[in-house]
Amino acid sequence: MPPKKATDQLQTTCATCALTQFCLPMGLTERELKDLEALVKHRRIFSRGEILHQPGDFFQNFYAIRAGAVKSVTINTAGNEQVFGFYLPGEVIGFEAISTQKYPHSIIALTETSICELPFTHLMQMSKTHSGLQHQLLALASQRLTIDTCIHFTDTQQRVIAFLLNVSARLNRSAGLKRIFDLPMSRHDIGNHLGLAMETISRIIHHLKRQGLLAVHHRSIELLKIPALKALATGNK
Amino acid sequence: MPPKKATDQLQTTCATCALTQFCLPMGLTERELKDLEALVKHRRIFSRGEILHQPGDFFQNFYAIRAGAVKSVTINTAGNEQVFGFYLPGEVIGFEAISTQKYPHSIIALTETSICELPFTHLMQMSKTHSGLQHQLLALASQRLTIDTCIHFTDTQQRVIAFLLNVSARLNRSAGLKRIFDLPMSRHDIGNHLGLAMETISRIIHHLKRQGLLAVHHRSIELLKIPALKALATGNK
DNA sequence: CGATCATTTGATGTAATTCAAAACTGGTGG
DNA sequence: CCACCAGTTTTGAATTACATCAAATGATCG
Repeated sequence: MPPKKATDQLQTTCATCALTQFCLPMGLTERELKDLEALVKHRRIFSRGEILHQPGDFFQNFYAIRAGAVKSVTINTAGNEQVFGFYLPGEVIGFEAISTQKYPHSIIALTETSICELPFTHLMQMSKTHSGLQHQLLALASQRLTIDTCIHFTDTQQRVIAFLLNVSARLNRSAGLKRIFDLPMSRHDIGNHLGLAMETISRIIHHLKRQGLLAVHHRSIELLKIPALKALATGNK
Repeated sequence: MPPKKATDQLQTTCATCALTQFCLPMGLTERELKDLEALVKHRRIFSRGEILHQPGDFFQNFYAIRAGAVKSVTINTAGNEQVFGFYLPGEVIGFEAISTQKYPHSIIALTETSICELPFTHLMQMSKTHSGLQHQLLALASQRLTIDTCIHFTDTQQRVIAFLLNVSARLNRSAGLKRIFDLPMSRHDIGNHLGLAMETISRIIHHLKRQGLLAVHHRSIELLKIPALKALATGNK
């Protein structure tokens, strides 16, 4: 199967972008939704490895991911990369930058990625009159605060399983876990994000495969025994 | 020196609570600030070990920490505790709960802790007319998203140093690092939060002490060589 | 189709966990 | 006020699990 291009997947997402999609259930009127869509500045496509912005860049826009995936990273003075997190379709980049007015991380495309640019000041202006939008912005920031629970697990295997389940859930949003999916990031990125060596990720996934809990072929994952995986992730050995 | 009680420290904080304090620089008028102060529902004191709320409790209030400290935890089915984070004076609990309408974690007082309850619906209502408040709520959520960078370090020592510097900075807010301070949490909590064993925390801190980088007596810390500590935390060995 | 990058797999060393016990705290009541 | 007790922290020794190094295999892309 050839790799899907971002443009192929757009049909399955909303007409404009993730933000308007998520504003839909917030009870915006037709008119309000049209206002929001009119606010979208650019729709852009980034290729694998391209940089959306750098740390220190002045914060002007949210980036709503329509298709693809990016990683959020910093590079310290010793040249070591730090993977802070990932953004998947439907997720919005930029909340970390509000308090300082500057983006704190580099955002780098992991695959071909399609995004919408949403000017922050316009959104704030608009949310004065559209109270649903005001709540929605806080709700999206709120989601982001609880999205990354796998980090906090002490046990290594738990962390990896929780990460896989996390990505699976985020790729399916409303509808529970996605059983079959492709990991958009490398083992290296996963390891860096979870504080583990790339090889350890590889070995743990292999171990889960041998136990028959999941099928895996490089970056494609099929969750076979979801209840068992959930049990392991929550610490029931 | 006897341990300070929460009530002793209140004089050094704002007249009402952390939220109004942080709204001050946002350009609220006298009138707006009075409205905000009127909105504060309760001021309460919790003793060490008391629970502010449990996971699943219906989200109604933000809790602004005036003095003291709390930890944010969950307990999984196997009975293992997970420390997600800490809230120090000036920080506001509740943003994680906006999207689901329920608090995701237990909040437990680590020392005697004084808080303000701020009803969420009232804040939202008020921010319709006070745009500074609207921005301030997003800015506080934004801060929270970037507050916990120490988690992401791969190297163990880096994680511990970054944690200490993080707490030091948060205890001093605007004015850089606090050189002398007390850790409000146990070694056990630090270890759990950083994904390390309690003994490892103890040993690493001891090691830093022997190197003359800091002075430590149980929970009291004095940072002696801040530039060196910063360099170690950012990966320059 | 060959070059490059990503992943897997194996062998080895080391660093962190675990288990255990001692030292130190803070709090309580005699 | 001092002695005792529970909880916390420190320290030590042994084990285990993870990182590291290295090489081979497998994808991907020009």
